[in-house]
Amino acid sequence: MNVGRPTEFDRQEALEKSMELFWKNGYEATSLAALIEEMGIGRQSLYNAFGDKHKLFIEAAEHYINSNGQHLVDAFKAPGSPLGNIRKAMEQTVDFLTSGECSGCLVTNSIVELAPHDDEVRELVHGVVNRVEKTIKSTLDRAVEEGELSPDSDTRAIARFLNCTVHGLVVMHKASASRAVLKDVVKIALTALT
Amino acid sequence: MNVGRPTEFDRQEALEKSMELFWKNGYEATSLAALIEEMGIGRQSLYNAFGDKHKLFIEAAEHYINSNGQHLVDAFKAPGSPLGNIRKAMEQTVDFLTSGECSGCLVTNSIVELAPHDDEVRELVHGVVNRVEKTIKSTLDRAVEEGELSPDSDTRAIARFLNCTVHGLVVMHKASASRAVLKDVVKIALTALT
DNA sequence: TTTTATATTGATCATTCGTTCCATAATGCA
DNA sequence: TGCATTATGGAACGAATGATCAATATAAAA
Repeated sequence: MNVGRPTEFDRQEALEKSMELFWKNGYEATSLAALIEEMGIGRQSLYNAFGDKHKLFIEAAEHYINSNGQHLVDAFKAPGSPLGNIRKAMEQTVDFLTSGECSGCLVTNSIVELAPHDDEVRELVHGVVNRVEKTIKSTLDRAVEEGELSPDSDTRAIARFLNCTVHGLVVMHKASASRAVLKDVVKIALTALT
Repeated sequence: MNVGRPTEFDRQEALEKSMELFWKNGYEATSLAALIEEMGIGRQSLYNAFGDKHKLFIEAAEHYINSNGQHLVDAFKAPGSPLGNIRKAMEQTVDFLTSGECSGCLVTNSIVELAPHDDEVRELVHGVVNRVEKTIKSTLDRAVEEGELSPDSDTRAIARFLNCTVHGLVVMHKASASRAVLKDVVKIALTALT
């Protein structure tokens, strides 16, 4: 087995590059020419390794979810004060958005650009949204258990709310909102945790 | 004056149709062919009347802001209880999103798809975001004056927060969030008004 | 060494993109 | 009735799109 000419490029590295491109420019605005340029591989190699543009995008999005997206989940699930984790996670989101040349969130971008008319993407991002909601809810439930939150809190609703706030922050940032604006948003959002 | 062959189509009607198309599909995914089809005018007539695709989009976006966007502003500025207005405006947003075949919000969509690399669009939507923030803030300030809100409330921060929540709601809806989810979000968001 | 299988390279595909040219039609003005 | 001006409809533009073909190169297996 393992017969045939060996692949010359690093598949994971190429996937990463494509992810950055889709992240920055969106799906439609990212051309095949730009992809092979940035990924540093030949046209045919791209098709051999990833199928086609859409399949590559799905894989790039999944990679994004498993890397960048995981950081958010980890922040919520960290040991220590549940409410402290939530505060940190929200502040981390602001840092993530305002530091460096990040262009929002690939998931949020994909929701807006593709989800309404792309079944595969919709299913993918819907799953992410649900998983994040559950993650936040479990943290909130722990907060209730540990007495940081009132026992009659609607933790599911609060989880949905915080999830929504994160997406809102991404949009605000893309609309040229300053770091001060985003911090204001987080400050008020956290007052809902009572 | 008024010399030359008269225009055969209704300019405003055509603009409206283009707005719906951009609203539903986004800028890149809306082709000239689809536009002239939906607008019911000839190719050349489109260029005569609107310049080019990008100019048409800007005009369509401005029209959206002056029609659909105005409804939100009106809801905040209505007479009566300021806090009541805010609650109604948020609930109206949920209704707007979940009723009919609406595809989110053209402003939110444009922020995500175009604002990062389209100066003209960025300026346009940034202005909208700022205006909405000021509108909400003035309503909140009135709430403080009328004793509905604590005098030491950070009304600007709350305004930014509510603005952010609206955009978040749009994204959530596009990610197939149910009406129940959106209502949960609003319910919690309104608890920040204390 | 021959065979088989995979990767790379470059040319090329048909389609679609946004846009423009051109001939014609329809109006107001002189 | 010309004349100037604008609108319309159709053809066509070059460029870019995503995708594929065919030829060559490089490896393991027989």
